[in-house]
Amino acid sequence: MLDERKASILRAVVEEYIQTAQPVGSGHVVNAPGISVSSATVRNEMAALETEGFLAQPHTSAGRIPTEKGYRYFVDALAQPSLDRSSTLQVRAFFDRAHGEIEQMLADTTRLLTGLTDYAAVVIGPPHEAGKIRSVQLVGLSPQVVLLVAVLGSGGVEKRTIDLAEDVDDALLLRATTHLSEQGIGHPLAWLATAPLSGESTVDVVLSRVRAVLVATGEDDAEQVYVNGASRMAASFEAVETVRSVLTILEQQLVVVSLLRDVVDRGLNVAIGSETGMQPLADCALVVAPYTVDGERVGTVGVLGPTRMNYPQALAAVAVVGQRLGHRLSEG
Amino acid sequence: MLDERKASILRAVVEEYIQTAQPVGSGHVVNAPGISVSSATVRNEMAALETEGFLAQPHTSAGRIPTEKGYRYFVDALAQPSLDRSSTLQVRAFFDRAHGEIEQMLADTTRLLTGLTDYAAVVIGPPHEAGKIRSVQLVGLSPQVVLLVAVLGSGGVEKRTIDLAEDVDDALLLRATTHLSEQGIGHPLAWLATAPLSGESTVDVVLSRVRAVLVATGEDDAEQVYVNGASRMAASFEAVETVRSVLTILEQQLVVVSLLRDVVDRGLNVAIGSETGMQPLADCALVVAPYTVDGERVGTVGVLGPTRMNYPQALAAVAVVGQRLGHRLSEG
DNA sequence: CGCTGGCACTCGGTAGGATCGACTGCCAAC
DNA sequence: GTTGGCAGTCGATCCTACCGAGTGCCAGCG
Repeated sequence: MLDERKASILRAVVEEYIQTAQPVGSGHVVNAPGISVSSATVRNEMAALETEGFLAQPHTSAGRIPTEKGYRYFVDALAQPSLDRSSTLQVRAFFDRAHGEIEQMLADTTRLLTGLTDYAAVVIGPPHEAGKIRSVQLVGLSPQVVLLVAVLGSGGVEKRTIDLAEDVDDALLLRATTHLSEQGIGHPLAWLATAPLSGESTVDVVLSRVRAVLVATGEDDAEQVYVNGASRMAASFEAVETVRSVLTILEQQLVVVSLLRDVVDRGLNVAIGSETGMQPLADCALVVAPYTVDGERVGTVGVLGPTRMNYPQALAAVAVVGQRLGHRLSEG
Repeated sequence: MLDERKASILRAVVEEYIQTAQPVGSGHVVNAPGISVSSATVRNEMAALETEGFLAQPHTSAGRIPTEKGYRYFVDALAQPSLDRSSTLQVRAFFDRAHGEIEQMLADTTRLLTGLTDYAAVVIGPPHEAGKIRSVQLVGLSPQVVLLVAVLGSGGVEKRTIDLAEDVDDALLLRATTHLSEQGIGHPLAWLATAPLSGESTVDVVLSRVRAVLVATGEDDAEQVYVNGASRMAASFEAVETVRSVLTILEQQLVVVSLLRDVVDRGLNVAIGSETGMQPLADCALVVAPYTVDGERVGTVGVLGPTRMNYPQALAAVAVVGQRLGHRLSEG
């Protein structure tokens, strides 16, 4: 789409703009490696790049800054992910010593990504629902309140508080638990909402309440989101108003989830500015990578930064972290 | 400490400054209710208040703004908590329909506080450890990995992943579970770390691993923190640098916990600027209230805003939310 | 024909200067 | 003790001039 010289000039503009946040003039471009023509020629080419929509001028007689289209071309054709040695080691070290609960690990993963890229990081955890039940149990908390506790294959634990109209005793709970275990083990949690009743009336009173609660809460917390590094994000922008609106997005977990899912579903690994589909993120870019457990996409990692983000670094960091995270989770 | 007229003037300055964020001149103070002297008299009094350290001038020939000492006096002697009708109803409605898991409820409580005050809200949940075990179970995830799941009296669920050196079968896990149940039920989780072994060697291999993991993770996640409304906080400041440093604090859960604990321990319900003990919070004020379950202080709610926050509103909101939350949790 | 050096031009950013207005502190009078 | 009046201070605002980075265009060169 662009001849080699134009591409080199575009690359030079993007790379310098990413570093300095200042409009880039022809004089700077000629100092970039790979450019061996005069500034006048660069000016002509930059004017052409502007009419083609890759660059823009904040005002006449200023340098050029990349447009979304310019960033897009840079990401698609010019940027090759690269991670410096120390970051690579940092990732390796992290996953080598990663242990413990999955929730903790995912939260720590956002910290890792934040540390690697200096942008806000997002990790979406595997949906608990999808896991097969390993164990299910009803525990009485008070005479009329019981807790449904289900251990899923992924190591996650789901719980639901069940309020009952009448007192139940431990013997009854045990029978209900036994029934739920027989029916539910090996199935996803949601399946219990439609599993057959036992036929024993006192037990079925409890079971039908369990069903009702599962139906009511089934969709709610399907996925868990971990966000970190909002302060880094704040450092990337100068307008406090921009920071505020981006924070508003990051605080809404459901929005974050659908945002990432949307980007991944479109087959993108980078969404630039308006490509995110969210007006408050007009000045942001999102780099994402799904991760797989046993060959199945179960979650997403990503970083959110300014459109003028260090794409090679962010792409590499997100890719390698996603990959390692998937491996780590696959081995159980 | 201050005569009535000085106090009225201080109140007028604080109240107007909270609203406008602009230095307040004597001309404005005379328009405040309760002031029936001329601006010249007010000027004299304000000069006195300045030498006494309650007010400060950003520069000669500007109005006065409150110092930390000024805010402190306002909070201690002049502000009486007040919550408008609609907020009161909002709180009532929230706790009337609050239900479900405690985690969800605490998270929603931060949203409530954010909505009431327009500042960032923090809720610290009851420490899980303190709860007595209602049920404890070992669930096999893979041949060498088992999950310890404990249901606590508060309705919380604690889990620990236990990696074993050798394969275990369900029968062994069942025996270990039985032993843990016999020993542990009615005690806090930490107690299991020192509970007697069974004397049966194969079981004790598992139990000693359980002990080890409990010892290792015992202190970690003693309390859960919920933070919300960082975007509101961002709206309160104009310097992006301030926003960034406050965000950095809010992101560090441990710091937030110790901050709140420290304030509560000092017997304060408001910490203004440097009273927080954290340099990045020099422009912030923190309003907190502990909440009690069955007469025991188990957690804290609070809001974090600028030093020029609406103290009467924030004090009232935090107090009533803390109280209602305690009630709600007490009834189980 | 493409590239280059040169040149006139544009325009944001900065510095200096004048003005404005919201204050203050002080003082003499009540 | 309180008040009106007055001179003085100083940030904020506006204007102007100027500088410099950068552009578009053009004539000339290989």
